[in-house]
Amino acid sequence: MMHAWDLSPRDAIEMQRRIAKEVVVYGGTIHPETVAGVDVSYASKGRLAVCCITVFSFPDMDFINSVHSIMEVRFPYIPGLLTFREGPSVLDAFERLDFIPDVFIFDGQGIAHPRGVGIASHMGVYLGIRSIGCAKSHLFGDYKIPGPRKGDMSALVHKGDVIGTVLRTRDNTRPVFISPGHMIDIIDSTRIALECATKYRLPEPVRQAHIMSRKLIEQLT
DNA sequence: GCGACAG
DNA sequence: ATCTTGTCGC
Repeated sequence: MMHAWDLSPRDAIEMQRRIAKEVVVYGGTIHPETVAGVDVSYASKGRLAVCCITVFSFPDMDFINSVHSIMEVRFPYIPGLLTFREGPSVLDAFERLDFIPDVFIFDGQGIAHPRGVGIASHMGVYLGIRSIGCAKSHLFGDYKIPGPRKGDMSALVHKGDVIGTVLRTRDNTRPVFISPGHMIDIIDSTRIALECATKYRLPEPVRQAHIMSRKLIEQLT
């Protein structure tokens, strides 16, 4: 499901409507042996994008390896169109993996998006990989504040449909917004994200991807 | 028109 | 996201 990335915002939205039809949110318990975390950081006043993908064993959560890419940014940040800004760098890093992890956790939304295609869903379809969206803040959907303890959660809803969960991954810490990316359901997305959040707010693969991309930037000069 | 708005 | 020091709290 390859397509051009240098599109106008209008065409990008049109492309999302097309990708949305390919997203699969299916049931079935997933038992991954490897979980990847994807994150993109910026440098040079936002002109360079550094994407890092980390791979961990599951459920042990032992670090296996990581890959990264550094490239110029050529699309602005527009709420709802994040994929067109970060997608290219994610693809570049993805090509450097020596094996494909069983599931990828992205730093952003999955189907909890205005058109049902946040970066996790979009890249899931584009690359044909299983994915989960784990955003640090809200973008789309209604919800009630979940309890204060790790594991507490509430449904993310849109017009009567549950599109994800607002999950507390750590005691007394802001919750994260989980939604299926591709080829996974809400239950498994939530369970896996929670199991990956061993000690901190973010699932370890994503947390490490963020730390590593930031580290690459500072050592970039 | 007003408010919201992933990273 | 990024620009930035110290500081309150578990």
